[in-house]
Amino acid sequence: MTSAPTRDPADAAKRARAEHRSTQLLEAAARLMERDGSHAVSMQAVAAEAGVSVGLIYRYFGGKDDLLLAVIVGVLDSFATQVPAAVEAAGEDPVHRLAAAFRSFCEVIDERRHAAVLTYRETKSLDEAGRARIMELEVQTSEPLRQALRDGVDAGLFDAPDIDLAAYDLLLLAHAWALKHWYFERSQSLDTYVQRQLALILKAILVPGQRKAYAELLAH
Amino acid sequence: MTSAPTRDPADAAKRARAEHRSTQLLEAAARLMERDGSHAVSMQAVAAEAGVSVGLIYRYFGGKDDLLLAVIVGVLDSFATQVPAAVEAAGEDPVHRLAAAFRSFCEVIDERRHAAVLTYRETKSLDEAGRARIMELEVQTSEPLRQALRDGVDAGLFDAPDIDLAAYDLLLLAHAWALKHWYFERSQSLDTYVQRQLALILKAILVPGQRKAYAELLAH
Amino acid sequence: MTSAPTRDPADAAKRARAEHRSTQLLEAAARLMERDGSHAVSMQAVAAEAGVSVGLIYRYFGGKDDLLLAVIVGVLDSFATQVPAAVEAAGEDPVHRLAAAFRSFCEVIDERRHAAVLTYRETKSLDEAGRARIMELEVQTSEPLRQALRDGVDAGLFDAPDIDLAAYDLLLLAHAWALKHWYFERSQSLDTYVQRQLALILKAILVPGQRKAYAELLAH
Amino acid sequence: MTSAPTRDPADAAKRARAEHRSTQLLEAAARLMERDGSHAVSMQAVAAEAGVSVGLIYRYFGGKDDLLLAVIVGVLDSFATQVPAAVEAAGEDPVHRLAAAFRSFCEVIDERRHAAVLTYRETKSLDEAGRARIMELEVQTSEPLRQALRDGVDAGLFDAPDIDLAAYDLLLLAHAWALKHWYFERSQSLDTYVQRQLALILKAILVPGQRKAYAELLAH
DNA sequence: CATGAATGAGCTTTCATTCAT
DNA sequence: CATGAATGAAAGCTCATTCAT
Repeated sequence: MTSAPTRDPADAAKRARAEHRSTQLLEAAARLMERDGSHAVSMQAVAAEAGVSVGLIYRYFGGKDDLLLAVIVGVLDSFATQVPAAVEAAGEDPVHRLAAAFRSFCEVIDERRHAAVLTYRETKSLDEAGRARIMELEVQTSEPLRQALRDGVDAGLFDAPDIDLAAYDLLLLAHAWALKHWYFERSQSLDTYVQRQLALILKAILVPGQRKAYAELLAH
Repeated sequence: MTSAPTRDPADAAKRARAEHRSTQLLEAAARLMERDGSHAVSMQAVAAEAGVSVGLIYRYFGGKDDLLLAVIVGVLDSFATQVPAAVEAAGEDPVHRLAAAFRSFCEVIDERRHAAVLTYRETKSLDEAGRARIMELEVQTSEPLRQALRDGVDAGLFDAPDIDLAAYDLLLLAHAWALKHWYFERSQSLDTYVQRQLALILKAILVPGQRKAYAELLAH
Repeated sequence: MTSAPTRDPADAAKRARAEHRSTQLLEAAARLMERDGSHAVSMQAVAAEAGVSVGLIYRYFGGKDDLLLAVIVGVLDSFATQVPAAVEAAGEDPVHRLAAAFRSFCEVIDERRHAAVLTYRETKSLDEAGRARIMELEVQTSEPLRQALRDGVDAGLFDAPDIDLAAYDLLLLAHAWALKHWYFERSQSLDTYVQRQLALILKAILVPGQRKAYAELLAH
Repeated sequence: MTSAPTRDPADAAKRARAEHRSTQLLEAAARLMERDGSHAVSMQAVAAEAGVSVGLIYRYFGGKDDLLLAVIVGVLDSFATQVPAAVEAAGEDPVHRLAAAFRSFCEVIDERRHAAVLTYRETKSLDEAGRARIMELEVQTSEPLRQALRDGVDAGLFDAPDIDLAAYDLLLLAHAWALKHWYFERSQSLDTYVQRQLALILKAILVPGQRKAYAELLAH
């Protein structure tokens, strides 16, 4: 904003340091907020966790709200980055791509279960603009699922009258692994969870003639 | 201590007034907490909303935590009361009972959309005992769905390898109408939502031979 | 004040009941205040302890300050009543009367150790008038000691240049059994305490020629 | 963590400022608590008296209890520092050392009469650990008296069968100048008080053969 | 007489934010 | 850039006192 993005090496170094600081603060904040909830985390506590002074946080973030927003955005961003890669690795087949997307989603969420819950718990504390940002990001996040569904329908593999609904259902079921982990962990591992949810949804949307071809995904 | 509690009319009147006060406070608290989140609601604000003094709240509830727990329990209780009635009215057929249970769930949630979100947002603020209570209530809440699924499997109508999973999925999709209302309201009404989600799940669990018999539920 | 002290039996009964109530409240208050300190005791707690309603306390006492004053006065009164009786039973000899007075004081205090400490702890909470009342009562309380000392001096048994000082010292040493009980209880029983303190003071005030006559009181 | 704490001049300056703040707060709190009793003093009042904000008190003290404990400990510490110095200045003779110790005690107490009463009034408000700390300090405080008595006994000057008792009696009589000041101030100055109490106790414990040698201390 | 629901001022404590260094 | 001492508004909660019943 203030200076042109020059090739000044000092400038680059400065930016790198700033980036590093920002990450450091964000990680500290995320760690605490996931564990205790944003309201129970003080700026003093974030500073202590990050090993810096309180004042420094205000050089990088506008305030507590801003920090919370950045934490949530960071979480969603990391989700949005990891899933597409897994989809690409799954080949061309839409069914396998859908399966890969869902599995990847669940795995990413499993890795940061508390972070996933954070988005549900804390979004209310944001202002209207922040909430809008989060919603938009969430929709983006579900895009790989939606795309795979669209491809499957186009290829005559899926009979899904409402693609958006099905995509969001899958997103929700992935979130549910975090949201209702206390319930599901009683009876199943992540792997079983993914397999069974996939089987359920595929039975619902695979055109009958394709069931045999994807039998291994429908098995339970 | 002094007399049989059920016979003394003055005692009964007192209990009735206390009950009324309790409800009044609970409703005021629920109203504010649903709107702003429990952390953003002060006891002063609850008192003002209920038209009483702060001190009075502490005659009826142990403190803010206790009040929040009571609000959430109240919400879940009202869910647990309304759904079974709808199921009974749906007749004997497990498929129709399942459909009625899900529809009723969604309707109840639609009526108190913000209250439904409370569970997701605020449970973290409770102590361990409170959280356990909420979880137990939520599982109870899903019992009508689970029962209908069990009956359907026993009657040879459903092919659902994991009944608990399917029941919880339905519970989640009902909750989703509140959780993701900002998304779904773009494209559909409650009625369409219920119909489409039901169609999706039924396609997944109905044994192939029964599809024709329940065509109207699978239509979209 | 308002009605002449008639012989109306209904009036007498009323007074008796009032007296009883007052004692009941005072005892409840004393019990709690001695244990927890007057600031930590609420009127609600006193009411509960006495088994009556809060409102009733205000029929018998002007408020919390008044109640506290009454409690302390009650304690001092009970001290002031019990000691003189013990002195009378000790015969005519001033030395034995002094010994009896001190011993009695210590015994009375031992019975209500916490009550004795109360006067030191809580007098500050009283208003000026209350404090003056307490001080006056305390001086009255020490009168038996002072009188015995005077008699002893008149009889040529004591060489005590400042009778008031000696009397107050004895009073203080009796109080000390309560005030510093945590210290004295390590090394001695009440009986030893009384004996040793008496021996100490008597050695200080007995005229040398009388030492042999009271050897048993000076022994240790 | 970052550097040797004793070498960094900035660190030293910081510590000095912190020390100053701490003293400032302690003095303000002591002033108010001595006057009104700790319960009647609010943290707001302490802050106002010290000319700082409420929040700052909590940087230096854990809370109100901690502050009260610090105030009392401060008082006892100042007693424990001043008395031994006076004893040293009194020479080698145990009788004179005892007299100096008692006199010094009374003088120190006279200077901070209200502070001395604090221990009796407010110790109840402390937790178990705090009370234990105070008791230990009080016993330490009386050590100079006890030592002089021991020395006197060893030198054949005193006939004191229970040294601990005599030492604590002297401590109590010093405290009494504060506790019962309203009584003693009627008839005597601090100097007379000290002289008379000393004469009394010395008559009680000096072996008869030494009375002439210390006649000036026994005079009245 | 007796009750106890109701009040609300006032308490202790926390913490987002600022700013002199 | 970075610090952290200082602020003070606002929170949850208590309890002496009142008064309609």
